[in-house]
Amino acid sequence: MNGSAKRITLAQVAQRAGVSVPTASKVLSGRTDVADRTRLRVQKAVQDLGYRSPHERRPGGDGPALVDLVIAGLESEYAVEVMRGIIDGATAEQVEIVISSMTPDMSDANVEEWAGRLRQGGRRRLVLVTSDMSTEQLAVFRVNGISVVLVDPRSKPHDGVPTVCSTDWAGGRAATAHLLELGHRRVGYIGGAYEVECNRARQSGYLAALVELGVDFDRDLVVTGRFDPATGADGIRRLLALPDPPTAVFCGNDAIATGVVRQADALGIDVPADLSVVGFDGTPMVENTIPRLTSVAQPLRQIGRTALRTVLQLDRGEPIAAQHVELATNLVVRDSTAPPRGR
Amino acid sequence: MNGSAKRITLAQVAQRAGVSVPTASKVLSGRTDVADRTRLRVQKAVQDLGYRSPHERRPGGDGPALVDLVIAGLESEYAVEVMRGIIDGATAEQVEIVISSMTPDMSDANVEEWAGRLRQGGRRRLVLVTSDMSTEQLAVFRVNGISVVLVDPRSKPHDGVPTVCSTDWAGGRAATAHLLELGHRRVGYIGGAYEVECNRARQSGYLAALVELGVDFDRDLVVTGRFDPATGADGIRRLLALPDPPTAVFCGNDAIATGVVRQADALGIDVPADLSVVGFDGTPMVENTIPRLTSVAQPLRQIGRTALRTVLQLDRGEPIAAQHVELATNLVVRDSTAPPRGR
DNA sequence: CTGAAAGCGCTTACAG
DNA sequence: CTGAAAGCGCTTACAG
Repeated sequence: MNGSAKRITLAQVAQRAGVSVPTASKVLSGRTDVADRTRLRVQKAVQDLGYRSPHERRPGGDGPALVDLVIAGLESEYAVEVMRGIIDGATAEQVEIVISSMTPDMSDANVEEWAGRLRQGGRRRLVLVTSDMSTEQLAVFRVNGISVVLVDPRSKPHDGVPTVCSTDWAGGRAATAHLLELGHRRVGYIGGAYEVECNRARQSGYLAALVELGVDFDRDLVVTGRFDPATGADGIRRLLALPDPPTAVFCGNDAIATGVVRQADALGIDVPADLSVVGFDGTPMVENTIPRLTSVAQPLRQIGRTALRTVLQLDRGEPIAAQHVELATNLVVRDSTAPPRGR
Repeated sequence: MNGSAKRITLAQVAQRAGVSVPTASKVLSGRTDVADRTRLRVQKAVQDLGYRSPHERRPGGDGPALVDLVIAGLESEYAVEVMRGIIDGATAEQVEIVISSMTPDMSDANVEEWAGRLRQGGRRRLVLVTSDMSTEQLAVFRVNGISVVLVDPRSKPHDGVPTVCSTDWAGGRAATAHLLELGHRRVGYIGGAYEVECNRARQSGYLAALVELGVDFDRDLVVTGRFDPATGADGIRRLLALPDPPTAVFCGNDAIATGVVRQADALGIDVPADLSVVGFDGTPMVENTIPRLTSVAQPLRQIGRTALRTVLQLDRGEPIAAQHVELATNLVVRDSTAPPRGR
């Protein structure tokens, strides 16, 4: 922030873009009667020169900046933990957070209008949590000079948009290895939809651990559904009905694991004596189950803080460490895992 | 939002104050070469006409308004649920939420500076959740023309600042009456600090139910501490060590109740067969305990939505329904309550 | 779709 | 300390 660097005027932008001041003004105010080529030239000039409209210049020599945060599914503890990390980071970085719940109708037109509105309001920093945006939609923000960082464990990374997530594969492997090392040989997996990126990684980590420790993979021991307790309850019922049922299950998230624990209780099956259960996420609920749940903790707050720091770096034109950051997970052993009976 | 009400210009302010435009400009930009009498006249005209400088006006012909939200203790599920309600409301009302975590050092000087910053940024609507602000600090916002609504179950209402909360007394009475109607005669209360307003109300509801149903109050059956699981665990150990221990407890919140349930499990006491437990709040954790917790649900989301609506009404100068709104609680019976053994 | 011209709201520089 | 005059940065209305 070299505060007193001579203020850039619209006239300078117009000159650089090779257009008149009124035309530049039209682009800035988001009017539509401008040729696409012209609009792009002006937008580039705005970026190059770092122009900010009078409204974007905050009085009192730059007040606290705003960072927009859009969270889909603020219902989940996952999203709330990431949000807490972002808010912690905002306090540390002296910025403020504008939070919106994801509106369900994120059509291309809406995204376009929204991006325009953000730019108009001088809001050029955006963190999207589990947004399921298309690459085209993300490009709209770039065109509007808005820096975007994704926290989206559900989707593959997009080119040119930094993402922050956790080491899902390594976490899945660690969870499964823990069960195998306890002596389990029949270990099930109950997860979310296979197509969801983080589920795929966790499931692949499960497989890798089996292979590494020389345990045969049995496709019957894998159930996928959604990341909710019902999937856990249904899944464990199915697995326990097998001729050779598992003595342990690794669950794709904590919600599934709580469903498993509750269903086991209903069936009179003791956890961990008869069945070991490992969850994933390390959300606060793991402390509320009986027994408390062994789980792979994601560094959710750190993910939030990192996403915030990254979007600020992008916005200031600073180099960022990596396009795709994976923060380390951590297996926390609690009371829901034990050696199999008879060992 | 009578949005298009003609924008007030500095010329109008100058005219009303009986000075020239340049002089009015000087006052607004805080320059000192203006007579005190003149300055006061201009400031009065600014207030009377509701003038806002270009910086204070938000671009885009009033774009979505911002509402500031400050939450102390975003750790708690309580705060998160209220926040969800506020965000739902913001979506419905087409406003956006700027969220800050309560900084611990809310000294008078900081509040003063903060209020000034909000006004400068054109942010004139504030919802404070469990803020513990003093009446003097709240007055600072009023002086700065900022509308404030409190969601603060911990403190007594302040004069002239609308508050939204729930019917804590009625909820405490309903919880206790439920236990008495099941046939319990030794019913304990484990709560937070007595001085905390909502605890006081819940505890008073407990007492009222005992009196109404003709059950003697025994001061030994009441334990107060903090709203956390440790208080529940310690409390139930103390109560069960009494010569004539309770067969049921009403807990001041769900966190205390989970501590009770876990401690009972550790002591080999069956809930609900040996001990009935009722919580308060109805946060999602009540579904994760085994057994699931009977609890008095607070309408937390509705509290959030109502607080948001109220601050918008205040800001628009519309009449509000009541200074102090209490929204109804609702006893939800789950699996942690049953008639006492032997009935 | 573009830009010369007019205009708006505010600030600055300066004469009194 | 005040305000007429000049000026700045931007937007609006409109001719081409």
